[in-house]
Amino acid sequence: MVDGFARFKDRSVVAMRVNGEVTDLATSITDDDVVEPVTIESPAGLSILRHSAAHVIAQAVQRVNPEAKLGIGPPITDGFYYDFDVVTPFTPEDLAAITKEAGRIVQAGQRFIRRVVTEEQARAELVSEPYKLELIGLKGAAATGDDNENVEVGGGELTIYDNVNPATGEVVWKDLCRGPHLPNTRMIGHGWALTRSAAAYWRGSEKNPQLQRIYGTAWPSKDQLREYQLQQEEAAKRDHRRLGAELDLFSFPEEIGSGLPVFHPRGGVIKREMEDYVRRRHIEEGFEYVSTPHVSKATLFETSGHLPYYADTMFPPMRLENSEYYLKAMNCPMQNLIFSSRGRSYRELPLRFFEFGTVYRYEKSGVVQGLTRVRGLTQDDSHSYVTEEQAPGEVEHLLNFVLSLLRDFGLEDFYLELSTRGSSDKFIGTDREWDDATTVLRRVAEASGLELVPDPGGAAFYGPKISVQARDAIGRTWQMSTIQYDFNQPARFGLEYTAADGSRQQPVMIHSAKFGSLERFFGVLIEHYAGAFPLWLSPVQVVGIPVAQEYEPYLHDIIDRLRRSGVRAELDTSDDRMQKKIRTHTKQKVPLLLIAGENDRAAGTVSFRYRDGSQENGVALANAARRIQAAIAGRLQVVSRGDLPA
RNA sequence: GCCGGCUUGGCGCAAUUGGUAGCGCACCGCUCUUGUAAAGCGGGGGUUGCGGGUUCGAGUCCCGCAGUCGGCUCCA
Repeated sequence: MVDGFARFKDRSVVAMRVNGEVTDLATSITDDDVVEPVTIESPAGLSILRHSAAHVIAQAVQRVNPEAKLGIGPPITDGFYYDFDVVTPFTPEDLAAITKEAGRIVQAGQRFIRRVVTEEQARAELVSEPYKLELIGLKGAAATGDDNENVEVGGGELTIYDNVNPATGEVVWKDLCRGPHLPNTRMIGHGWALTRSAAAYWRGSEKNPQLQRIYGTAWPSKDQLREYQLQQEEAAKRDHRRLGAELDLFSFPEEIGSGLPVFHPRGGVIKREMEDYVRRRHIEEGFEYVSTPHVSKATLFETSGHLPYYADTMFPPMRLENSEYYLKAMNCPMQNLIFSSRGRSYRELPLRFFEFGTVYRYEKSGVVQGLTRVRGLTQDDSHSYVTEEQAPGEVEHLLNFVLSLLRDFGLEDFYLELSTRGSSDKFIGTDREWDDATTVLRRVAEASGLELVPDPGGAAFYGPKISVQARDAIGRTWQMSTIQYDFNQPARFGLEYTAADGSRQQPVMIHSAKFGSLERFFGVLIEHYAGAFPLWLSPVQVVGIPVAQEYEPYLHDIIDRLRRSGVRAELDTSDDRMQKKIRTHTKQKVPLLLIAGENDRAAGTVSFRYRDGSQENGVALANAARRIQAAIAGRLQVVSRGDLPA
């Protein structure tokens, strides 16, 4: 009998897979076992590292505050957390003290020792840990806990991990835990840090008490930690809320209300370019542009079925003239009324309506965030009315359209999510309808060749959906477009068309939002481009900078010519010096600076300065204008010399 | 909605144990300004988010509200 320490001499091996199961290196193995190493750099190894770091933090917390009761402490993406029941929430000073204490524990090189216990033993040892006792109780009951809880009590048996002082053999701390763990705490090294603290509901339910959660990050090396921290800083620099203020794009006036943005002229330019382009593409794809009001009588949303489910996320109703009116939280009921405004023939199908519909949703005060979670938003919302036979083709058409549109805005990397019916009773319709609709969506999603992630229970109440998730320039994913298959609303609204045989048939309705919300997509684009938009979206595309005042008239001519051809071009006639003007407009991320002095005037040329500081001197005027216009029309990103085709 | 942090001129920040608000950028004015990221001088601008309280005295302490940030819950 040997163990993993004997089998693997490589110190980057922190655990092993025995017959497929990840275990501690201390586990005994036989020649019959299939044993593979788990290195600290592997996904499983990183999880073990992070989970072990969580244990160290918990131990440190209880050293600093022996009254703290333990919740759970699982690994998460890039790090870990641990929940504690403490009388007063953690302060920054507390976190500093905990960090210091945890550093000592890491340095001490405590060993993690696994020990199988009976339920009685576990209850006796953890008598002062009420949350752990609750988890032990749950283990007896049906396994309903989520994955994070399984970190504590998953698997076939109850185990406790002892942290042992390697010098004395004394058990200094212990925790109910499934494991596995690093061989010792020293392997956590210098690649960890606490990142923040926040409250979290016990077992994720707002009916339960709130615990105080400490988040941390942990990496195999100090360099990887630093790299992670730099990446976080980069993300912070791209934050659309910050860039929105710096670039004068939008604001959230307190006087209007939380989550209700106003777009300034520069943000307005971008929003209008987005809308114009998206409207044009929809029309090219066979959609008809429609428009619907912002409020309606309550009965409309009773008909659609929304009200019973979503009344608490709609703004409260206004009562007037014996009717209740709601601000709309969705557009589909109104578009249905356009469909049913007259008799429809099968010859008209697929019938596709599209609008920029502004909807209002009463998001809870704690969730409103920048442009990504607002209370008033504009959906690029479309509804296709089709026969059942046409539905697969229409879904495919919509998916291809959505993807091509996102690509036009510079997003290239996608995966799909298929949200299906869950077990709750909020989902209306028969099993067969759900199965049929889900099958249609799944087939199209699979045929796309994109990665497909299941999302059980994530569907809207009226039908399943495909959502498109896009990765941005720094690898974060955002939910963008949705395509929803709806067999319920056509029935509720009594929609029908006359078929070829003269019979009345019910159409299938397919909801689709390409950007989800224009506001959110705007926010995503800001972060994706870090505020340096492609030429066609840039609020100011060209700024003319004279080397000295004398050259203003010369530059004015070309700027004026560009302007007349539709280019957003300005001439900087302020009394700043040239260098200052370059700085000002570079910080505003203007893609093209046109500079001219005596040399250029004498030669009838201008000089380009690009966003990255590179230059291109002596460009003939006619050439400059032609190239700029072509780059705008081609929706090119222009950052450096060479990005603007000759 | 819940927990915690934060809120000082347009923006970013400062103000010793509570002693009566400053700085940089931006803005305005004047002078200057010929080649690729900040010319010089001067000026205006804040009842310190709002309401209440403690105090001789509150930007600093207490309470409530709003906004915002980080999470949790939620997200048609």
